[in-house]
Amino acid sequence: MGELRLTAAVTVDLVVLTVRDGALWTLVIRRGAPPYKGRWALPGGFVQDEALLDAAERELREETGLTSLRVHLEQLGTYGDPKRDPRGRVVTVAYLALAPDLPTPVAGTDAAAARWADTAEIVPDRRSLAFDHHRILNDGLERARAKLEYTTLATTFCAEEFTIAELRRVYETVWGRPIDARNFHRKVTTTPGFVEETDLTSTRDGGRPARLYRRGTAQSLFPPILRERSVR
Amino acid sequence: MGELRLTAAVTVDLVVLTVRDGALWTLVIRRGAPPYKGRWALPGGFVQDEALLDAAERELREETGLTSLRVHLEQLGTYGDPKRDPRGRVVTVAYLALAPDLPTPVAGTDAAAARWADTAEIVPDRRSLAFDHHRILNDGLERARAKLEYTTLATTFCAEEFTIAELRRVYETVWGRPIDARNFHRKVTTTPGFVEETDLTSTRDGGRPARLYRRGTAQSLFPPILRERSVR
DNA sequence: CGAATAGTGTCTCTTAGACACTATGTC
DNA sequence: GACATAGTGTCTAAGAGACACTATTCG
Repeated sequence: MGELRLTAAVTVDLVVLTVRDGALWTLVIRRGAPPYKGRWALPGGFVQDEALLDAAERELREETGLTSLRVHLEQLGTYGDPKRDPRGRVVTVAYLALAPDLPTPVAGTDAAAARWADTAEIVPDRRSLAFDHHRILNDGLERARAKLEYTTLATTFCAEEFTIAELRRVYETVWGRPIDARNFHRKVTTTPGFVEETDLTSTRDGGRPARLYRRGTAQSLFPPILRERSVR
Repeated sequence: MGELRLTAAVTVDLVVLTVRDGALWTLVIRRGAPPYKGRWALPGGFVQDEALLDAAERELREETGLTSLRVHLEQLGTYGDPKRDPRGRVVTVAYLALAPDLPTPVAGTDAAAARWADTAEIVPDRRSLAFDHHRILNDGLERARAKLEYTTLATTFCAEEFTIAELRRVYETVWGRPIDARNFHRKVTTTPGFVEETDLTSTRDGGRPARLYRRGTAQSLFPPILRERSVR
């Protein structure tokens, strides 16, 4: 059996998104060591003797205290330009996490500070994040926007029980455009398995109390909810 | 600047698909060295001091002689289970390549033999390929099937000039189900930028000569062409 | 009562799917 | 002529988008 030359370090990086107060937030940590010391970066770390997804879950837990139960976690892509890390060959496997509004915003376990950054504020500046994390973040955002179209993942941004208006605000926040409340209501409630009516519960958002729903069992959405009527 | 511990080897593996004679073919090579010596595997190799996509293009060129001009190449996913390679920690970045019917089926440069395998034959047997390549192949197939729905990538499987019927056969082969020729013709020709009418050319497939088309400039397809009317 | 949000009903337009029919080549 | 494949036209039903209207709470 041939010799195996270990030529790279492998990390996982996380794009953790949440929706709160009509804004889309990204989890970032302040780097406590070089390179890019003092700069904000996506949370992540070196992969140990474990599967890649396990490494991502471990980092997520360490960084946010989140169990993977209420969070969606999927592989986003792998970034391995030879010069992306000045220390040497570091290949990073990026994961996308969609999380509900968190009770504890962030539980920083490392010495490094962690915070939720308003995504709309850090995206315009390409230098806002260390390494190639700005590119990873953009890919994660595009993935998240696309996934809302044809999956039921928007519900992962919501609390256990939510109103249709809250779910609509998730779409409006991630896509950055208003959605007709009436058509959205019809679409969501008539798509089998998207949401499940909760027994006679309701809350207030100002006017007439809204019925509360839970996420349904459906995974994919057909026909999809489209961001825009596409070029024609 | 901290020490960097290199703990893994990084490879690229390729799922190279082509359509010919109403079948979907996958490029496989016979392994000439352990582990899995003598078994068929996806083409691939170790990443050198280069970008991941460059490594994939290099392997594709070495294995098929294909320049990337007529081939679609995209990252598929990364596989890094600690036990996926008995030699040690090998993380592989898989790429999906869609190629037109090739003049030279395969130009094996390594000592190892290479061939096109009928995908329908190797998929049922989980042991047909080395390592976790069966899983990678399945993920590649699912990606390819999905991409035909909402992109114009089907044209990558065709020659420079093709008839609408040839394009339709690509869909039928990849999806494994018949498509109404009339509706397909209307859909393809009325979607702006999908195909471009070639000046007065035609060929024979038996009956009335068909107009030849070239691929258009559109990348995405809206509304999509759906595999099935989905559960409802 | 008015203000505010929740939820329903209706109309139109696009488009997929089904399928009859016409067009143009070969043998 | 028969036969085969290319390409067009027509009908129907599903569903998105636009938006008027009704329902239910609070102050």
